[in-house]
Amino acid sequence: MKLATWNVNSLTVRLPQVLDWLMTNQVDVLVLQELKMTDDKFPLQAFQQIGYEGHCFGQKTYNGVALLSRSPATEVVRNIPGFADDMARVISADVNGVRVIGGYFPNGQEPGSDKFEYKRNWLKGLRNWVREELAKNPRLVLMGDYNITFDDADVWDPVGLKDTIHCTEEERYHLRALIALGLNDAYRLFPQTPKSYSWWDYRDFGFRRNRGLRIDHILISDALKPLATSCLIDRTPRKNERPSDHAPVMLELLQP
DNA sequence: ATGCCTCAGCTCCTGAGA
Repeated sequence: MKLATWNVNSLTVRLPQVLDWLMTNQVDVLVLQELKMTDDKFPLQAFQQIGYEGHCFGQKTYNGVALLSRSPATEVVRNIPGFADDMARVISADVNGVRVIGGYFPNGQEPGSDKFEYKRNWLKGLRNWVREELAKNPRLVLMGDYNITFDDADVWDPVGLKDTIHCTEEERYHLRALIALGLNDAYRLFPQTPKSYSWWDYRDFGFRRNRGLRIDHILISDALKPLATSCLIDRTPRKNERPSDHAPVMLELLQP
């Protein structure tokens, strides 16, 4: 079973690349972030034509998430139950006996800002809900654009970016608190090339210079950990002519 | 401190992203 996450930065612009990537990689589940479109614009038919069903939780201009799968997705839930949120950031479903949660975590803009306060509250709300979900569904995957680095290994310039957004101790605390619920950073379960990132700034040739951050993550529950066989970041789509600033992250699991 | 780049939209500038 292959699962993946990708922040596409506008599904309108990136649809041809997403279809191409799905046909090449044949993943069973793909969660998307930053659709930047309302539900009525979601290109469901295009996904159906290549063998996927899709569930969308969209919003005008900003945010927006979706879950695509080859097998039926059931028990589809939008947003975080118990956490009131105006923004479309989370979609979850059961697929092949796995509870899959796709999330677009708040950016936070800058420590001390209103948006950082929102990020803090959102992370707490997410954690409280994921704790309950894990109790009900031991086989759980939480993946998406976390907008948080785990540590310096996830940052191209840890000195220059110390304590800046995505790299603050407080954000990293929230990430570790998710791990403490019984989740594992799938990427680090396997040997990886040093300086591997999932996002590169569009500006200043960020990708060409490999000036990036690893902020897109796949967390898997303790029950799934022994079933994981690989986890990788696919940089190929970042080389496209009009790429998203994020690359997809992919996990392979033995079918539970 | 800002621009650098990209995208959406009440579009020829602005806000937001990260």
